[in-house]
Amino acid sequence: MARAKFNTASEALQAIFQQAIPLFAQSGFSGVSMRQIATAVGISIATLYHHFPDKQTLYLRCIKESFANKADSLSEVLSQQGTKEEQLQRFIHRFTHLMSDDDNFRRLLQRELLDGDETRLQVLAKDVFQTQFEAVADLAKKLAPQCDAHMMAISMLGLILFHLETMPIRPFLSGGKAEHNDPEVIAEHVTQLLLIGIAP
Amino acid sequence: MARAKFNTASEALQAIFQQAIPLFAQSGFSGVSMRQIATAVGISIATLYHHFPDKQTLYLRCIKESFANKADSLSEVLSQQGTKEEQLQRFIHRFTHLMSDDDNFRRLLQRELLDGDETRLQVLAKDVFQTQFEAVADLAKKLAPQCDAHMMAISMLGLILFHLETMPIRPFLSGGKAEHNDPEVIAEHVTQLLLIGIAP
DNA sequence: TTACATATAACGAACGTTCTATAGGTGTAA
DNA sequence: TTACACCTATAGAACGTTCGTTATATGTAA
Repeated sequence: MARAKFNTASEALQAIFQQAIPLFAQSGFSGVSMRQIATAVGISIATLYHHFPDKQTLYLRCIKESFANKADSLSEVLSQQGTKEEQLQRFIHRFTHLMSDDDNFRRLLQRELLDGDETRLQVLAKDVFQTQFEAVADLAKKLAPQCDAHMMAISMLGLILFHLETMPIRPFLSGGKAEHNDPEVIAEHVTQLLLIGIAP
Repeated sequence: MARAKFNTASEALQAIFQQAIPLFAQSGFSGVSMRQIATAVGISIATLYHHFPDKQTLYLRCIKESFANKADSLSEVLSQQGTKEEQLQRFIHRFTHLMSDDDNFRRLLQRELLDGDETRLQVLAKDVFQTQFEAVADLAKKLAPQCDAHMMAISMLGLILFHLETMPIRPFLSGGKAEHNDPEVIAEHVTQLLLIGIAP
C-alpha cells in the first residue's frame, strides 16, 4: 500500500503545495476543502493530515511557499547601477512581470490583505516585504525628495497591482482592450505616469 | 408568533442587508453561513429562506444593495464646472472619501474582483460603473491627451484604492504612519502625483 | 378565510478531523 | 544473515459538527 506514490516526504509536500496553492489562490481559505486538495494531489485525506496538522497550517505553509524566492529577483534589480530614472523603469518592469507571471502569488497576496489578521500581516511585512519595500521607498525618496517616501512607494506598487487586479473586469469597461493586459504596456504606462504625471 | 419583528417585508429585507453586508464584506461568500446571518438578524433560518430563495441570491442582492447609490455622488462631482485640474482634485477627494467611509463597499468590490465570474463582473461594469468610469476616462483624456484614457482612469482609481487596501499592513512597513490612513492625506498625495508625477 | 411572515424540526451532504490498521523501509542485536 | 522492533507513509472508515435547504405547522393581519 504505502511508499508507492512519493519517494520522500519532501516530494509529497511539493506535490501538495503544487495543487493546494492554485486552489487557495482561486477560491480562498474557506472556499477549498481538505478533500478537494487531497483529491487533486491523488492521496487520501488521512495522508494530507499526516503531513499537516490542520487546514490552517496547510494554508499558511502554502502562502509561505508561494511567497518565497520572490525577493531575490527584486533585490537584484533594485541594486543595479544607473540614473534614478533608469532604476525606476527597471524596477517597474521587473515587478510588473513578476506579478503578471505568477497569478497565484498576486491573488494570495490580495486575499491576505482582505483576510489576514494583524499577526499574519505583520509576519508578511517583516519576513517577506520589508527589505524590498525599503529599497523601493529609498528609490522614491531619491526621485521625489519632497514627497512622503512611504506613500510614494505604495503608489508605485498600487499602480501596477491594480491594473492586474482589474484584468477580469476591464474588458467590460469603456476603452478596455486586450493589449492593456500586456505587462510591457502596463509597465510603460506606469513608468511614464510616475515620471511626468499627466503633464503633456 | 409571526408579524412581531418587522412591520413590512421591506423592513425585514433592510434588516437582513444591514447584517449580511458587513458579514460578507468581512469574510466572503463561503466564509459566512446562512445560520450566521439569521442569528445576526435575530430571525430563524427558515425566515431567511422565506425572503431569499438561496444563499447566492442573498449574496448578489447584498452586493447590489451595497453598490447602489454610490453613483450619484460621483456623477455630481464629475459634472461640476472648473478647470480640468480642479475637476481632478474634486473627483479624487470625493472618491477617496466615498471609499474610505464605506469599507464594506470597498471590500465587497475587491472580493468581486477576486471571485466574481465573467457574468457578474460584466453586470457590475455595465450596471454600476459604466457611466462614472466613462466620465473619469473623459477627464483623463482632457488632462493627458497623449495617454490611453482607459489606462489612465484605471491608474487614478487604483492609486486611491491601493492605499485603502493596504491599510492593515502599512503600519508594519517602513515609514508607515497613522496619518497615511487619513483620506485627506491620501487624496492630496494622489492628486499631486497625478498632476506632476515625481518631478520636484 | 386567505395570505403571509415566522418558527421548529429535520433532511442529506459536506465539512474538518481522528481512529485504526497496514505495507514497507531501517536500525540493531543475535 | 536473520529476526525482530520501530518508524513513516499511506488509506478506509467513521466521528461529531455544520452546511444549505426544505417540509410543515402556527400565529397574525387584512
